[in-house]
Amino acid sequence: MLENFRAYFTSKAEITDEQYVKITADLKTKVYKPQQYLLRKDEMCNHTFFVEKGLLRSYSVDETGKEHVIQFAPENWFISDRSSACFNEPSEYFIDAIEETRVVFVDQQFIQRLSAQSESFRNYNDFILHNHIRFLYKRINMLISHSAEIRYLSFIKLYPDLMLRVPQWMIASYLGITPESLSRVRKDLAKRHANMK
Amino acid sequence: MLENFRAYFTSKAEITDEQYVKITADLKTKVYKPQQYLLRKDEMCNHTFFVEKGLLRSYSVDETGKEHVIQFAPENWFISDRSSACFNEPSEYFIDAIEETRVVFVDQQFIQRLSAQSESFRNYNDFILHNHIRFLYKRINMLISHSAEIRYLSFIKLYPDLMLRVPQWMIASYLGITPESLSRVRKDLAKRHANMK
DNA sequence: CCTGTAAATTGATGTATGGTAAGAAATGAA
DNA sequence: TTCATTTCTTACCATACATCAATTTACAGG
Repeated sequence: MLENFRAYFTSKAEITDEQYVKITADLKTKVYKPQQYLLRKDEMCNHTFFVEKGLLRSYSVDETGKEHVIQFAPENWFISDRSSACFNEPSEYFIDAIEETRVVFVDQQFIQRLSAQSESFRNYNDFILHNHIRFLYKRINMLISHSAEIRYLSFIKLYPDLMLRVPQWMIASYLGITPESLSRVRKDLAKRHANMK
Repeated sequence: MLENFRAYFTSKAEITDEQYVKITADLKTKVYKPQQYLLRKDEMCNHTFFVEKGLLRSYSVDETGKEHVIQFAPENWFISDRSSACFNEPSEYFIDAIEETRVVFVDQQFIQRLSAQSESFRNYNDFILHNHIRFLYKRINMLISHSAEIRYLSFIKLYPDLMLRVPQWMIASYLGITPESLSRVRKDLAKRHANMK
């Protein structure tokens, strides 16, 4: 149980087994069914969710009621609304489960305690955050620089497994286009690919 | 000299003056003229730039040679290509000065040393990174959810001062549209505003 | 198996934004 | 000042993507 989580936090943290048990003693875990909410807009939330197994998403809803997928979180990812978790503001986003998902609730205290104990964990945690930031800039670059088709191709390349686990309309939403447009992009690609032969 | 930097790192870090002097002894500083490069694509870079005074930008260049502004960095902001600085990959972006800018070179070692010395700095640093991530998700949400006009309005609201310091075509680029489109958006807004009276 | 519902596709049409080109306005150097 | 260069604007047309509506396909529950 919680193998991913344990590996995640101990592989780089030089934490002994006893320390691990002690530190994680009061961590909460929960399993969510598909479609079940972890967080809704305007709710408060004071932790980050670590996905031990399964798949979550966060999304916003605009004035016209349309959903926009902000993030997917498969195994070993963190997902959270930082406006709420770090800044005590009511959440701007929804988070729900796409698949049945086992989640670990991680709060900032937990990170701080581990950081105090282990220099290598500190550095690892820093590394993770910088990596996250880097990743987000790449996505922003895609959104401001490239067409729907290129964004789609880059998505497949980066997340081949998500293609199989996520309905197409959610991927469209993540890419910032409508499901109809994604369907047409795929049709065009298929046609061109066929002509290649 | 370096007032912003000092305030930034000591206000929340409970660092004494002696400690500050010691820790920052080997930090490098440099002043860049407008249009001068701090980093070019494919170069390596092993630090983050802290803007003490002035204004920087990072941008990518696509296959057709068009620039896309990834980030603006006015006073008290960090700017970097993390792919290069944290992951030893050649840079994907360019960074240059918009105004004459005084920069402090901060490397990961510096952060690690301060983190080791001060718990409150650790937490502050963490806070900064989470805030950065939160900010990037907001921008992504804007890009996938809202029209050019709404993105522009939200930009003015968030960065009223940048409006005055940055040429319009760079703002267009940051918003993911062409300068011509931004010009039209502004015209429409002005016309509608006039009709209101 | 049938049946109802959500997802995906497709076509017709609309709209926002892009591209090009020209001129006006601003900026900067001589 | 004048000239040169960049930025901004405007007009006209092109295109990518959105919207709406109608099927088709996939799929879960009885």
